[in-house]
Amino acid sequence: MKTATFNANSIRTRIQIIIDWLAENKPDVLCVQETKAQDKDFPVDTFAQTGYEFVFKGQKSYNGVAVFSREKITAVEFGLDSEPKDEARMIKAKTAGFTIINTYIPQGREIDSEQYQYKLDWLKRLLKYFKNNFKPTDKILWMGDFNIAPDSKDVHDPAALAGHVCFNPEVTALLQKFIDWGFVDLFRLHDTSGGRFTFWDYRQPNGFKRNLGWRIDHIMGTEPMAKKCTNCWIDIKPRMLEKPSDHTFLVAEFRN
DNA sequence: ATGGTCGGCAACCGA
Repeated sequence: MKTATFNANSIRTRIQIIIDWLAENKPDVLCVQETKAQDKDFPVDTFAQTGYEFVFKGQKSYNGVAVFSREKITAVEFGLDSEPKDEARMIKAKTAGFTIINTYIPQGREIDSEQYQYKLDWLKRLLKYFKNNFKPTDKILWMGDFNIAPDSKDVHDPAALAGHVCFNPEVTALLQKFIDWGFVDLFRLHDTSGGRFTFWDYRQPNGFKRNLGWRIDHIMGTEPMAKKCTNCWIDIKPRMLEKPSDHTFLVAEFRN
């Protein structure tokens, strides 16, 4: 069983990347964030040809999430179970024998902004959601764009980036609370070296070539999923140079 | 050097 996550930054612009990647890698489940398409504009017909089941929730211009699965997708809920729900930032569903939570966590803009406070609140509400609705012994995969680099190993210049909305003691401590509850960082489980990134800001000139990256996309599994996880890796290859997109695919594989 | 690049969507906002 193979799962993956990808921040598309417009699913309509990256549609060929996603179609090709599904065909080449045949994951059982793919979670996508930042689809940036209203539901009426989601490319339903094109994706129907892949044979995958899929569910999605978008809004105008920003955010938007989608889940693709080779198996039936059931028990679908959009957004948090508290207000504001933020439907276009989260999908909960059951498929392939486990619960999937796909999140696009708010980026936060600047430390002294309302948007950063919203990010912190959102994370606290999500933690409460897990505690209220699940047990650490449940089979859960929580994946997506977290907009949090967990450790100094996970940013290209920890000294310069310390205090960034995606890398500071406050957000990393919040992420740790999810780990304390029962989630395992499946990439870190299989690769303890640093300098492995999932995102390169394309506002930085030649950011990918200079490897000015961040590890902010994650696949978190509860213990039953972590035990079965045989590998977790970032799929970079030459794809990033041929078909630019600022995030790459993060993949995890599981024994049955 | 306070810019630089994308994407949505039609003037700027968000990353």
